[in-house]
Amino acid sequence: MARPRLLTRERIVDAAAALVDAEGLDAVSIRRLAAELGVQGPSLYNHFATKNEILDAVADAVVAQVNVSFFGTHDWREALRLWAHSYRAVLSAHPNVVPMLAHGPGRRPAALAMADAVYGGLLDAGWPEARATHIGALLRYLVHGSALGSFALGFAEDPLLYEHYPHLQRAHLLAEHKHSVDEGAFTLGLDMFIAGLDRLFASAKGVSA
Amino acid sequence: MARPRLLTRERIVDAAAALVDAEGLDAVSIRRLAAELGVQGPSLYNHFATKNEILDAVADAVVAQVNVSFFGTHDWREALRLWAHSYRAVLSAHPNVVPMLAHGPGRRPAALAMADAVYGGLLDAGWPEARATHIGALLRYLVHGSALGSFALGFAEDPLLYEHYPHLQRAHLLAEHKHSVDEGAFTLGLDMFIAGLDRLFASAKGVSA
DNA sequence: ACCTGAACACCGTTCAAGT
DNA sequence: ACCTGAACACCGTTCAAGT
Repeated sequence: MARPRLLTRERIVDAAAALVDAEGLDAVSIRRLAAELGVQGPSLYNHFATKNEILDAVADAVVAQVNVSFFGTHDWREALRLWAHSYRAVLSAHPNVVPMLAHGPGRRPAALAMADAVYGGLLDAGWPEARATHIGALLRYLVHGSALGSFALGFAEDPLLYEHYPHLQRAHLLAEHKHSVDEGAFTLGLDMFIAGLDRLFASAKGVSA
Repeated sequence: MARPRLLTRERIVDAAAALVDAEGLDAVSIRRLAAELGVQGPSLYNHFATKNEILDAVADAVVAQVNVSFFGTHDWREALRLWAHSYRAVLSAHPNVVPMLAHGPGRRPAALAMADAVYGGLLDAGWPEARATHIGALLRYLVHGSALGSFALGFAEDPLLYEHYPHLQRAHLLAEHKHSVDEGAFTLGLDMFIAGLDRLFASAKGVSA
């Protein structure tokens, strides 16, 4: 008589994701996660080999939410812009997950599928392999950098902390403008980047024509 | 009769930095660090209140190596470029430290001094406050994003892993070109950003003149 | 003032035992 | 096949005790 199955990989990943979002990466311990699932710690090892595999699955579930469908249907400039905004929106909704993405796609399927779609879209648009690699890397830097830590929130609220820094007298006010600062910096960078690529693309075509 | 003083904050920070560089953040435990210093774990609490304070001091010692002297002596375009390259070079030499910088300068003096120098330099050059904030944030994204994880090393060496991704067939070769990929993407981005800022600056001057 | 040993409440992971 | 309890070798941190 088989007892009811208590755990699945999906239930574990969902609970871990909720814990990471709510309390951060450090809040995830095997025992804590197991308790959240109404189970004992070692039970999780029937479904994942290590704690790290669980966190990897959480990271991949987040990346799977990024929309990469723009490549193929849109001009490469517009596709890059829409993808970058989608990517950043997803990561900004789950900032605690970003540090886990830092070391690349590794073996995570959603991350590999995203890299494939972006790189393929750039090649199809006519970019050479080396440049397409640079563009993908650069946009990853921009998205990860901006999602990893809010620039605005990186300054403490205590004005006294800044009394010896002549130009930072108003830094403690940054937190109030968090959204416009972080969003503004990202959009400024993305716009300038795509404009720069557009010129690079045009000049390469011009030379080769 | 006072015994010889075994520990100083400096000795602790130096040993912690060496451990972070050699084996990563996870290798730093109080007991391990104490053993490296020939002392028992709890002794460290005579010099730092928490392990996190030790790691904060390590992070600030790294940031202190960044050269911010270009602002004031150079044109803002050149100062930004030289500073960004210095910043990236320092972080690339200590990649394991980068995740600790993600949440901003906080209360770390070297990080605050750097923010002050960059922001002040941009204001002196004539940039409005909001734009100067965006530029500082954007360059932090780029430097942190590129130093945080090598894009090239983010792909595994096993070609079999990529067999189902049509455009990633050669991804396993990326590691061989690590330096040129990561450096190339960073330089591409920095050049395009500064060119874009230059045009933005010129057009703002043109309108106001 | 600074270092130590013992102790607290935790970790990730293994494994024999149960069903 | 999957879950459990006990155990292993660790954690960060506290604190009374030593010098």
